[in-house]
Amino acid sequence: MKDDFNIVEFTKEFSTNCSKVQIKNFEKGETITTFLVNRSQFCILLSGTADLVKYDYNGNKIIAERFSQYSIFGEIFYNINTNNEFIVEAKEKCQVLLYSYDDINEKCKSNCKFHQTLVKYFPDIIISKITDLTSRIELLSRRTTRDKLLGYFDLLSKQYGKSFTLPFSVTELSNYLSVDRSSMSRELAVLKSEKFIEQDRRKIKLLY
Amino acid sequence: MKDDFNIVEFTKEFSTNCSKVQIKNFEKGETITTFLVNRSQFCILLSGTADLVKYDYNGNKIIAERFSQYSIFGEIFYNINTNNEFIVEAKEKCQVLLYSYDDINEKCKSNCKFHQTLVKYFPDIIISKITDLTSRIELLSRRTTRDKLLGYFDLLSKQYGKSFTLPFSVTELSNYLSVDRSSMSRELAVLKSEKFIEQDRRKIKLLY
DNA sequence: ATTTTTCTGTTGTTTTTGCAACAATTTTGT
DNA sequence: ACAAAATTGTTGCAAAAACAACAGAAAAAT
Repeated sequence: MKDDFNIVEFTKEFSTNCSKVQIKNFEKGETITTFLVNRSQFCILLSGTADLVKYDYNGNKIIAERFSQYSIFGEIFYNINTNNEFIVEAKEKCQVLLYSYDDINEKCKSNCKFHQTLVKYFPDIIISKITDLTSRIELLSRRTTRDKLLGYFDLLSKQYGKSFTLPFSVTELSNYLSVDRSSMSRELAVLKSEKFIEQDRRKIKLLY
Repeated sequence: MKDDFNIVEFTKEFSTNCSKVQIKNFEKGETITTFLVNRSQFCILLSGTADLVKYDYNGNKIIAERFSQYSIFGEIFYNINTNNEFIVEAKEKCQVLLYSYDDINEKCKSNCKFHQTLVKYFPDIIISKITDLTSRIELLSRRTTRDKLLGYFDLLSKQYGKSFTLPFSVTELSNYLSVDRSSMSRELAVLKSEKFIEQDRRKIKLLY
């Protein structure tokens, strides 16, 4: 997201009384929304963390995306079909802005502040989402568990340096990387034995 | 992309004389652009087909994205780092609009038609790109080659029905699904022997 | 038209991953 | 504070995928 993106200005416009916009709170574990039918709704996560999850035929949980502050999500971004139910789960207390639209381009009649602000920041927000998605594709396209792990650690180290705490539990990380938990745990053990990393649960230290 | 998106109107505005916009032609096999440094350029494929490719540490080719008419691409959508060079390759004769910007939001001084049109259609174009990317994530998150193949065939069958020709060669498809070619070929043989599909090179028929 | 190159399908072998089960530890809930 | 539930690390075994090599077919180049 560009530096000149003004989060404060953006969020203070949410105190709109536009009828198509509502702000809701969710507790940890609650379902924020599902992508199953097209409800013409798109959402902005104002605070908290949430995962977009689905389950495959074998019952494996897949974390398709992880949302943090100012992430956007909604059915509009997914090709929905009956075989694929996606669920957005709150991982912690979340505040969510829900925007129901008839036409994403259409301003509401009152031309309220929210819509003006949305239009203004839409490009930045959405480009940020795309870079997230393309990074995720790059990660998932790696063939081995080892490469996925190291690729993910690389992303985190750009932000936090050589030592960091995973934003996922080990189990969740395996769902995010789409690999078996015990296999991933085994690969982590190999990386440790080869002195590539130090790891204790969520604490990671890169030794290269 | 929404029905009311008017491709004709959009493209006829390209005959702009805006200095920041140029249209170039590429022959099959040529490199359209690379993502290595941030050149503040974004591109629209006006005709043809192109792939965004990279090579992993083991020399495996990965097709990260496939672009067709009106796909957009550029460094702005990627977290570029020195380990990851992406190349956009023309798969056939391509016409490409290249737009160099200082600020994606800033209209050029002359407020030319191109920028007006871009601003107008930006939301639709970009939402379309996001649904492509999320579909791709769903595909790559599948754990087995079989599930990836069937998932990809599903996407194609929505568009073309039970019989279709792959937009990829078999080799390219394996790069797109990030699996070994011979393993994929073996899995295709299994699917054939189980009467799930008929296949001869690019020709696929789903029997379910 | 002929040669060269690329693509395709196949198969044996090795490596990696998934699956299942278990004990130990940590977290959560009451 | 205690009990229950979830997470973690580990391992043996089975299944799947990667790797490698090869021959025949198709496509591209000359």
